[in-house]
Amino acid sequence: MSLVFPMAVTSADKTFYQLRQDIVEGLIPAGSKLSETELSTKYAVSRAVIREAINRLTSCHIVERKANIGARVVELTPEGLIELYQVRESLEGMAARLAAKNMTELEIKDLMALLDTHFTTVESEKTYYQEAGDVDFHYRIIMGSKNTQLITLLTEGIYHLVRMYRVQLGMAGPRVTTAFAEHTNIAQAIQNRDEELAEMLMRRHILYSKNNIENKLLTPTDTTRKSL
Amino acid sequence: MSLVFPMAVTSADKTFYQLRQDIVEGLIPAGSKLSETELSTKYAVSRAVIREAINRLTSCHIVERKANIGARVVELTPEGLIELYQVRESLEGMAARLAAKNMTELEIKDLMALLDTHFTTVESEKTYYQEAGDVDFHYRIIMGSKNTQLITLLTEGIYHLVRMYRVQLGMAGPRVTTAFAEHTNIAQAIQNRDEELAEMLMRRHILYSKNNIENKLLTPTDTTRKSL
DNA sequence: ACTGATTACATTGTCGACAATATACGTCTT
DNA sequence: AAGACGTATATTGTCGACAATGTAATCAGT
Repeated sequence: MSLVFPMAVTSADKTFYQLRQDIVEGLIPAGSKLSETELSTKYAVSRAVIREAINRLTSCHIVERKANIGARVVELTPEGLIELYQVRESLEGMAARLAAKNMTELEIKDLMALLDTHFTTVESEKTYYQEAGDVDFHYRIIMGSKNTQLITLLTEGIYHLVRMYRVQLGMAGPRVTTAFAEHTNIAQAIQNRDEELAEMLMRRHILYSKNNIENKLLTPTDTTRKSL
Repeated sequence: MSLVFPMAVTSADKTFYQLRQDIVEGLIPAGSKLSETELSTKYAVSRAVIREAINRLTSCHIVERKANIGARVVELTPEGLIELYQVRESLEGMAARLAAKNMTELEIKDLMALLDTHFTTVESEKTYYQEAGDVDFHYRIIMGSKNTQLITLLTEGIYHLVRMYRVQLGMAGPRVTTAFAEHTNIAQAIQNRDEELAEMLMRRHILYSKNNIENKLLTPTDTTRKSL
């Protein structure tokens, strides 16, 4: 297990990561109740460990806990996803602004290199980019902001929720090529140290992405999509 | 104790609120170690309760915990405060934008009424406004956004940290009257449902506030200020 | 006297048991 | 038969004890 989650030192850590993964991947369905005793037998740890893991998931907004009643996995609603994207828009917009100011030349160079590999990947297999590449790009800019508050809020909080939506609603859309162009423009603005433009482009990028997802949620023609 | 924290039902709740207050108010100094056994005797609860409280404080970024070593209250640094204000700028900017869209007419009316009382208060005793009034104003706009993610991030996370800085660095500045004017303009923009302007004014308002605080931190002429 | 290892201590992590609370069921009353 | 009350059960909250880890002191060797 320590091979799977190298950063996890304590048992509660591992359980937290495992539980989060199982919820995000949909193995534990959205809205379902999290019984402490049940989970403690399932993951072969004490209830105290499970409780700590659940508490940490609560502060990520992945589960909701009520005193003396119990914890449930959050329900996935269109409104919830929109709220998430509004927060993303503001935070990642600021991240792009700060990245334009604080990223080192080397980091920017690496970012450009990443876009190059994406360019070739997009041409061959179109699915890859959406999955990992997009996350990679955003991740680097977030880290480039050098703002620890911003970084933890996004990477340890919001992103897992976003991924939960993505996975469970089966988002793998046709926005691949256009998103690539947007990424390129954002990277350019950062390279030019144009904070204002970097923020604006990032906000628009996320806004477009939100609109794209909203359309998909409201026009359920794809039968392969998992149900809400 | 339940009279002090009415929202706290469980013992861990009360301990969490009490501990947070004691840290924010500076009773437990910044950077100090949080011994579980020590705190459990001090607050007359079991170590499990203390652990849960500490974990919750960790996710608020008020304390930092290292596995097998322990938890410490965060250190207050100028850089940390700046990071906080950058996050505030982006999140509260978005909150103002959403408030301009989503606040009810009644809520806006109440907001205006609040500003009226502030106006009279500012003329008489100049200290009050900074303390509670400013928080009140921002709080209403945050709630007015109707975005639960945004609301919890700000009111349960960032705001307590900001207050910790404010209290412990003794911020009670001469920005009272100018801040009042800014508040008025923001409220006006919200009343006019001008999302763009509301966001912009809010961002500037927080930016000014940040600059004001930076100046104070870098020009330590006031001897009454508590030391870092 | 200084460095290294070893041992003793203190602190955190984990566990099973007990207490308190909420839910579900059955009974009694109208 | 429907509703209210009380009990029974299951689940969460809390606790003290034990295990594992980190830290500091002690001692040996050079």
